Order: sequence, then structure tokens, then C-alpha cells
Amino acid sequence: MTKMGVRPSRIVDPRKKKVLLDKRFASLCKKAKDLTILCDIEIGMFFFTPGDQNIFAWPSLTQATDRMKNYLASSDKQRQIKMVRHEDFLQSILNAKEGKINQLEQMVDKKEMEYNFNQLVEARRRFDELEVREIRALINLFAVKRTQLDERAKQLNENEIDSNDYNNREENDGHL
Amino acid sequence: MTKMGVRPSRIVDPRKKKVLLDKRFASLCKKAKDLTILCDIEIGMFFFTPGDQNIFAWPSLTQATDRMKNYLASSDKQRQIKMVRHEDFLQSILNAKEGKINQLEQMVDKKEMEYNFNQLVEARRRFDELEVREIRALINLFAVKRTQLDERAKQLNENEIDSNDYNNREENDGHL
DNA sequence: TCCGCTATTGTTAGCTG
DNA sequence: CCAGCTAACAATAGCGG
Repeated sequence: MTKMGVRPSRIVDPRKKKVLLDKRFASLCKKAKDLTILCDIEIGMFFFTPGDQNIFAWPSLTQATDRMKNYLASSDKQRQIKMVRHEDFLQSILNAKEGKINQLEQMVDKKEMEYNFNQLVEARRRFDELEVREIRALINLFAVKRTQLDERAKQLNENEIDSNDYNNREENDGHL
Repeated sequence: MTKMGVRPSRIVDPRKKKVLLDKRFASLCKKAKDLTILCDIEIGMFFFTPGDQNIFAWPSLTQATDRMKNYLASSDKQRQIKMVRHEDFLQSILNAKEGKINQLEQMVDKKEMEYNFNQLVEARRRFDELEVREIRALINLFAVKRTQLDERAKQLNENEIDSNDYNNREENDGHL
């Protein structure tokens, strides 16, 4: 642990860094797990290292995402309450004689940044949607192929029983 | 701290729970911060308590979201590699004579669950989009109102200079 | 509810095999 | 690279103001 009152500083040696990361990462996850159990709280963690491929989600991608989803759903409720105050705020700006348009435009910019992120998420959604369709198409394709094969097998059986000599002649002639 | 080898168990007393949560929460955040600095890693954490209103994101909503976004972007790269193998897998199923349709349908179910979540996210997106439009509308409304006020002020000034007695009569009559 | 304290227990950096 | 060790250090549960 870092000394009392001393802020930790960036580790330069990559080997030390790896060891440190492993140990402290395990410790962090343990503490998170403790807290989850002790206080009946949902925790989701995402780890991302810019250069490295050190990517991790705790306790798992799906669970971390679920917990983030729950967080967002809860924070949306709080947001709706804030929205009412927000509207009052905008109304007061409208009523005031001094315009604070810059402020509003900054908010628009902020919202647009959020919008951009959500577009990124939606791109992901479309990708997944496509995947679903592809799998469905493959299932259908398989079903069709199987039906064709079944029918073909049936035909072959019938031919074998009904006209064995005819088939033999065909084979001997060497043409259809 | 929990004893060595002993898993922590759920706290029942709400007061103790609150104290414990506060302390350990602070500790967890400190450890996360340490790790962030020491190993140059991005960490985003989401906390959600089902019943309570104990909602938190670390280091902040925007930063946690950004870091999750980075995580997703990185994991998407890895996903694309997996996708190729995934397609091979599907192809081998198609080529095989025994259908493993159940397997595929389970995957479809899983994908549909993901799709549902993404719809939730998109609902959020639409909400934000609406918000942007509303703010734009308010800005325009303000501009119009201001123009109207300016013109009205101009008119009043002109009237004051041109026909003072007329204005006075209007005021005394108590109507426009 | 929120500090501050402290004995006890847990964590960790550096090192060894 | 990993697992085990340990002195030194940090976290914390319980208690009191």
C-alpha cells in the first residue's frame, strides 16, 4: 500500500507494473466482492488500458453491463426529477431580460456529445441485429436443405422399387 | 476486515450497513484511484442498490461511461476476431448431417436478450434527442420573444414622443 | 449522522525458489 | 511467469463524543 499521506506515482518498469497490477487488481476485485456480499449492492467495473490489451470487466461482461444498466435506469428516474427543475431554469432564463444563450448552447453541445455516444451504441445494436438475422437465415436455410434432401431420398427409394430395369438400362446406355 | 479464510456475510442492521458501506466504499474508490495512477489504467465503476437509492458512478458518470465505452470499443475488436471463428462454427454445423438447431436457437435467444437491452439504450437515445430539440426550440423562442420585445419597446418610445396624451388615456382606462 | 480513536486484522512490495 | 514468504504498513470494526 502507499504510505500515509503519500500519493502513489506512476510505475515505469513494465515488469513491476505487471506484478503490481495483478496483485492490486485481485485485491480490488476482492474488496468489490466483499462489498457486494456485505451490503447487498451491485457493483460493475470496467478496466481499460490505452496501449495494452489489458481489458477486463468485473464480475463479468454481462453482469457488469447489467449492473451499469440498472445504474442508468435508476439515474434516469433521478434525471426526470432534475428535468422538471431544469425546465423551470430554462423558463427563468426566458423570462429574464439578459439572454444567457451561450449557456444553453453549451448544454446543446453536451447533449450532442451524449448523442454521439448513443449513436455508437446504436451502431452496435444494428450489428447485433444483423447477426440475429444471419443466424435465422442459416436456420431456415438448413431446414430447406433438409426438406430437399428428404424429398430426394424419397424419390430415389420410389424409383428403386418401381422401375429397377429402367434404371439399369439408363445406366448401361450411359446417358439420362 | 473479514477474517482470513472467512467469507463476509450480509449485514442485517441498516445502521451498521450504512457505516460499513461508507467506509468500504471510500476504501474501494481509493484503491481504484491508486491503481489508476500506478498502472496507468482506466477504471469505471457503477454502484447500484436495488431497494435503496444508493446510486453512484466512479470517478464520475461521464468518466465511468467513457471508460466503459473504451472497454466496449476494445472488446469489439476482440469480438470481430471471435466472429470469424463463430462463422466457421456455424458453417460446420450446416455441413454436418445432424442438426444442432437447439444450440443455434439458444444463441438466438441470447442475441435477442442483448437486443432488448439495446432497445432500452435506444429509448434513452430518443429521449436525449428530444431534449436537444426542446432546448433548440427554447433558444429560437427566446430569440423571437426578444425581437418582439425590442420592437414593442421601439413602438412605445415612438408613441411616448409622438402622442403622450394618448398613452396616458390608455393607462387610465385600464385596458390596452 | 458523522468524526476520531485504536487494537486487531488484512494488504503489499520486494524477494526467494 | 507464478506462488510463497514476511516485515512494514494500511484498513477497519467497534466504540465514544
